[in-house]
Amino acid sequence: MPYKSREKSKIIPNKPTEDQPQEKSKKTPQLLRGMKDILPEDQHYWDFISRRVDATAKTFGFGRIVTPVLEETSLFVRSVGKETDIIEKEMYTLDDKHGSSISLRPEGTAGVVRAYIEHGMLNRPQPVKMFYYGPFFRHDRPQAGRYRQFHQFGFEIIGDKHPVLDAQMLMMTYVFYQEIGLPISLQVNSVGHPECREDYKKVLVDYYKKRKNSLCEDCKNRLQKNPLRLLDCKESDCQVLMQDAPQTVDYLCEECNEHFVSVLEHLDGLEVPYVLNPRLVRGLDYYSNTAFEIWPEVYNPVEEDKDEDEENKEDKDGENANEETEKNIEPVKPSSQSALGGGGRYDYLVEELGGQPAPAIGFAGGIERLINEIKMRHIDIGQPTPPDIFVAQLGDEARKKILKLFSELRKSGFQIAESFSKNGLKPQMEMANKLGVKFTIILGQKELIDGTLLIRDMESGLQETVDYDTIKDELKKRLANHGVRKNSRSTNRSSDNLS
RNA sequence: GUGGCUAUAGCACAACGGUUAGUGCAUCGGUUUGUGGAACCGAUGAUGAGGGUUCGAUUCCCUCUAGCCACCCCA
Repeated sequence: MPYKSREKSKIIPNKPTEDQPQEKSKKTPQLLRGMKDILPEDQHYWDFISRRVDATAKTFGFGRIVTPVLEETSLFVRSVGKETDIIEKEMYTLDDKHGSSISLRPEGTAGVVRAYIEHGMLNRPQPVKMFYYGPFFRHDRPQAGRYRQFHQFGFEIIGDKHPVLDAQMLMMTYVFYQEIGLPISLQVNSVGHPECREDYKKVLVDYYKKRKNSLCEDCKNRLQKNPLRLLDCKESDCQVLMQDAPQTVDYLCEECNEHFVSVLEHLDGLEVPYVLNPRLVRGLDYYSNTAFEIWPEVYNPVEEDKDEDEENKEDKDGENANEETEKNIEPVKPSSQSALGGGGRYDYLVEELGGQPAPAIGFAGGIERLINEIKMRHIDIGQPTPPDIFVAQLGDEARKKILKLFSELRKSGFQIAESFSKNGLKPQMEMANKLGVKFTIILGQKELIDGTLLIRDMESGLQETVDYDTIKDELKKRLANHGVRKNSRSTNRSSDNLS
């Protein structure tokens, strides 16, 4: 990163041409469009999500599966659907060295289903419950909450079509967001099995054809290409038409209808709140019957906590008050990308991909979007804990010895920070302070000779000489005390704030 | 893929058609060769790339690239 080319050089054109051989470019390499680095300081969000996914999956008895990022192109064409935008224009597709077409996965279900078939999972107790998280790729134009490499997690239940499984999947999804503390709404619909859907499509197209003139340009296209999408157009004229448009649920066959009713009954029994959304359709071809999405509740930062203690302000609470008001005023843009995730049944996909028929249901959620929401709403995900202690040294001899101490303490399970390459004590203390460690151990000439160490309590600034050999016990004792003190302190503090 | 806005140091911002492109934070060093959360002093570091107009462009124009926003689509 520190490297910077002074030379100004021509940008290599995007399309590699023959007359542009592998001339060395002096241009500093750059992130590919739509890609994003996840830096150390953001890592705790990602850790948090993966912990939550793991925990939720575990309590529902799901096993993790990791499938490759690269698959045969045909896997996605056959599952996601030839006609979809994802396949038509958004896949990263390339020829491997033998000329077969391979693609970066644009979504997760296809790979899981492929694995289900390939490993004969139909011989396991059914249904098989699996979850995943990882990177996915779509060559779309980047935008808020939309990247070309993005991350999703997902849950899949393959091998049974009982409506209780739909309900379980919905509950699991709901619970996942609930336990994070994110207010969401669960939007539910049924699109029926393929025949119902075809019937419905016909009726829908008929309906719109008669009113074609008042449709927007996009919708005229959709009428041809993807009629179900007519239902979520944002144009006001189209929205008016939508009001009276036929609804999927009215065109379900008896079986699909029963299934859907049963799912909803189970949901009611579970007391999982949901919103029946007859206009909800999903973009991928393989969905059938139950379809659902997770929408974040509209975020309204202004409403948060408006205290009316204007008068107090002048007197005592200079800093605290400022901090708080700052937080509330901080401008937060609501995300325009509405869905945090979505899912549904895919009863015909396993068969479509050449396996024995096996009905299934799944969900996939976007991690970047979820993290956005978490940040926007200041949801508590726990703070990354600083290291316990810092070891500081003065002089070359001390440096040698401190390295050994570091290694011993590390083995004993302490979390230690250091800054071995620094010389003065001051920069080391600064570092210790910035990191927020509780204690700093100092080893200089004097201590080297005496066989002692200095322990400095970073909060109080008090320091004490201790015998080198007793350091581990000393630290253990002090860290234990510190924990207790800190806890009692922090409860005091919070009550102070409340009053 | 379509449209709109934008591009100055690691970050946040400033400036001007004209000498050396400023400030804050951060980083590094010093005031103190053994002490952090304070102060002071100093240093490193930038006009996204290419072309054009001009005596002179970071500023004006074009192209490219990237970012943001909306559409499309979706997570």
